[in-house]
Amino acid sequence: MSIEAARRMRRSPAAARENILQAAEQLLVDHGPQALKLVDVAKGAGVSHATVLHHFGSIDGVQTALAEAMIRQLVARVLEAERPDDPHEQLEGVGQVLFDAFESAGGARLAAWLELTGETRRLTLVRAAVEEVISGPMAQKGINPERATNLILVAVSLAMGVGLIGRSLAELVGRPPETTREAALAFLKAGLAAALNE
Amino acid sequence: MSIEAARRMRRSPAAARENILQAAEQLLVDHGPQALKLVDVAKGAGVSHATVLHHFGSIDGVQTALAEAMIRQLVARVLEAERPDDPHEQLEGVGQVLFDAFESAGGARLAAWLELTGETRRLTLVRAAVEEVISGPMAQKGINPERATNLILVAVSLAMGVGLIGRSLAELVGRPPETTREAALAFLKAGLAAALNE
DNA sequence: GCTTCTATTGACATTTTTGTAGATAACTCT
DNA sequence: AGAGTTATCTACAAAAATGTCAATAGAAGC
Repeated sequence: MSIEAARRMRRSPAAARENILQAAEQLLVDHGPQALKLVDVAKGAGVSHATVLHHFGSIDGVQTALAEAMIRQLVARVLEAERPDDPHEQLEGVGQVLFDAFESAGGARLAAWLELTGETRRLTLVRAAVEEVISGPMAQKGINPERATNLILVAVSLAMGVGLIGRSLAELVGRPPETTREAALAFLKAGLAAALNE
Repeated sequence: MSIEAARRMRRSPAAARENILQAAEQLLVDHGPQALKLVDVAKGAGVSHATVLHHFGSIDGVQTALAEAMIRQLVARVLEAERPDDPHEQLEGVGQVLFDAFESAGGARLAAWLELTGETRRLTLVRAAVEEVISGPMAQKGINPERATNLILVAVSLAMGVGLIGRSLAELVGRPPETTREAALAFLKAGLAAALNE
């Protein structure tokens, strides 16, 4: 019998955690928070569930770490893309970036999960990001902080909603899934332009 | 010892189901889908968990019934309020109603839950509602179906986002919780007006 | 009052999920 | 090569969650 037991792999602690978190994220995005079971995460990561516990202590530890990692990703993705200086391009860009962030990689699902679980405390990262945008790009254009904040609140909420239910909503009414996103993007762009030209 | 065992209460099947579903909804709204445990639902309803099973067959049965009931509520609430004939009032109203529906009674949480669980199939009710609005109030104002659909998609998505994370988002950046809702309402109103006057 | 029906329950049984412990093996350093 | 460190595993144990069943007790009809 040449059934050769796959040689056991030993990763660095960081790599092991990373691998496990990726599996967990996959599960969260694909099947929702309910699917975040110890054994399933382990199976997805290709390790035993004891290994998961070794690295995260408990299933809660996994969830906490996952939330933190995803938030970090999300914020980083948004901030990174806050580059262009041409106002028009930027206007276009801010929507794109926001929508991308919340749609791809399950950003909206992350947020929904956090909200549903009531774990909205450790979002200091998000707060910092918002303040960075307000005092950075938007201040440059002479928008007062209050109005800037409002615009951001609306834009983020919209991105959230679109990212979470946009696709299925469109399909529900018999349109291609990207319809919502495109419509929202146009709507947001128009609204922002109007608000800025006042 | 005058500890008198509380007299066992016997409800009609309908009342019993209703009572249990209310407890379940409370749990869902307060602590998220993860908290929808058989025993907790039973405790909230003041009955034994065997009773819950008797009425719903399984925990899945509870979840399914709850989802259906909440969707029914949500759709009814939105459609009911689609009354006023004055365009302006209606414009104001559609936003109000939508936002209310998604914010109060955990409408947004319901939607998020459904989406996260991938149970977006049994939303035929929603589809019907959308079509009713498109062919009713919006057609009266001479908006073509395609554009009407787009507007609805955006409005619903926004309401969803605001209902789900609006409050905590505002608090996160140090504003009163209603800030997001108000800003979004204004934004939506302006956007709709612009779209209609084109 | 008596019977019938069934909502309700406590006690038990099963399955699922999480956590523990000791042994093993992969990698690093000397 | 040899030793030490620890990531990983298997096997077991505990806890949590779901589900079953037979007995009880409200309510309605006779």
